[in-house]
Amino acid sequence: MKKQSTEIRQKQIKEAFLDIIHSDGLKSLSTRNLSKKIGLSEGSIFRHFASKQDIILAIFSDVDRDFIDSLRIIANSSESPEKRLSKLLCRTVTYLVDNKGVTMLLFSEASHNNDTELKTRLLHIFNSQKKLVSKIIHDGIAIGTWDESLHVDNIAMLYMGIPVTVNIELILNGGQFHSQNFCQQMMTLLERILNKENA
Amino acid sequence: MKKQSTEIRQKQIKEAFLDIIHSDGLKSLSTRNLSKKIGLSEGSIFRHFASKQDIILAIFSDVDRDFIDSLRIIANSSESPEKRLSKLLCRTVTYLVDNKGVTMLLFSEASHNNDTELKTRLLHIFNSQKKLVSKIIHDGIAIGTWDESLHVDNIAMLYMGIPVTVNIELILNGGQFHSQNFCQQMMTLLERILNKENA
DNA sequence: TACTTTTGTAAGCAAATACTCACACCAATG
DNA sequence: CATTGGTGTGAGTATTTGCTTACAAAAGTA
Repeated sequence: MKKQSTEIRQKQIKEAFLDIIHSDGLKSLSTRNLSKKIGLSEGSIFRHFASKQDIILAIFSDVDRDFIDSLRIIANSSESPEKRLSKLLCRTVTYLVDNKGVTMLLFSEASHNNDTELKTRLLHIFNSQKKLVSKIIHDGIAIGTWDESLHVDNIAMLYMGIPVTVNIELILNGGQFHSQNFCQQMMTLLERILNKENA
Repeated sequence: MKKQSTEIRQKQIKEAFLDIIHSDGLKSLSTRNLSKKIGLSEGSIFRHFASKQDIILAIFSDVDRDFIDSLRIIANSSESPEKRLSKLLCRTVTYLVDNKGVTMLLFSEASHNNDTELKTRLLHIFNSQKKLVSKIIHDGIAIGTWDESLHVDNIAMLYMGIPVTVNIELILNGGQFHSQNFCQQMMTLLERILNKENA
């Protein structure tokens, strides 16, 4: 096998890692299989990552950078709160479908190994989303479109159930998810909660 | 070790199984540890269960019988739809807290092993709940308390996010969940969606 | 009592796992 | 050119895993 820089190899390893999760499930996720998939020796993998857990942590960082950052941009844009919340939800659903259950499977890995570091990282990703939702709702209340008597935390919690449920459906239905207009429909329900006139 | 009937041993094994999940996490869930916990030899465990997976399946059956059946009784009672939906939700949250993340951890096990049988059983438990929720909502629409223009499936989906999110909080926060009035508060939000006057 | 059945055990198996190591190669640098 | 340092490899390690098996002993039954 031709030599490559650590940077390139790390990228390949992370990609193969997610590929295996998607196609064969977590149980096939051994360093043996990983090396086979890439066509690299097992020893080489440990040249570019100190441990298997390090690979997972690197993927978490990617999720943080790619996904959470894109949500942050939406949440902080100058559009109306309704628009922002809707976009946030749709972006989340799209991401989950495009990255077929990866977050949930990593979640599964985290609870399987009862790993504190992994759990902390997951909690961070989870809470980051919740905070962005809360922010948008607060904005909507501040400008008077949404009901000020609402408990924002509760709605954020209810909101978080949506992506999580999408994840579960994805896993249990083997990656299938029929989501035409799904996020719009959920948004309609959320607005029934948020809108002022609905006492 | 004194001899005991298979019935008693199976019960002990299932209990120890859940104990280990709760106290040490899934990674410690080996037949070796299981036998140590009970004080029985490892060979004995395989005398009472054909395989490790059989233990998990037996626990699923227990959940089905104890938990889902109790939900079914609530859903089919003669109380008002509001009351039934509220009780259903509260019962679910209570069960999840009392059985600290067990369903989710079994879920983790199912997706970890990519096991079709386990996934099917989980899907069944998941869908059973969804159906009961749908039934109650349909009843509420039929008697005129709730808005007939609602897409029942969507609300059932939104509802399912609540217990699932509770599970996640339980796992990520190490079994802590501050749920005073939690289910009532969620119920308040759901009613804002369901009630007729909220166009 | 004599038998059969059920339950218990210790030892051990084959397979898989994450990870290491001694060594080979290659490219860049002095 | 010689040196150095990063990259690749195959064989090997120790450990863990789910599960089996040969046999002992207790419990049930005649």
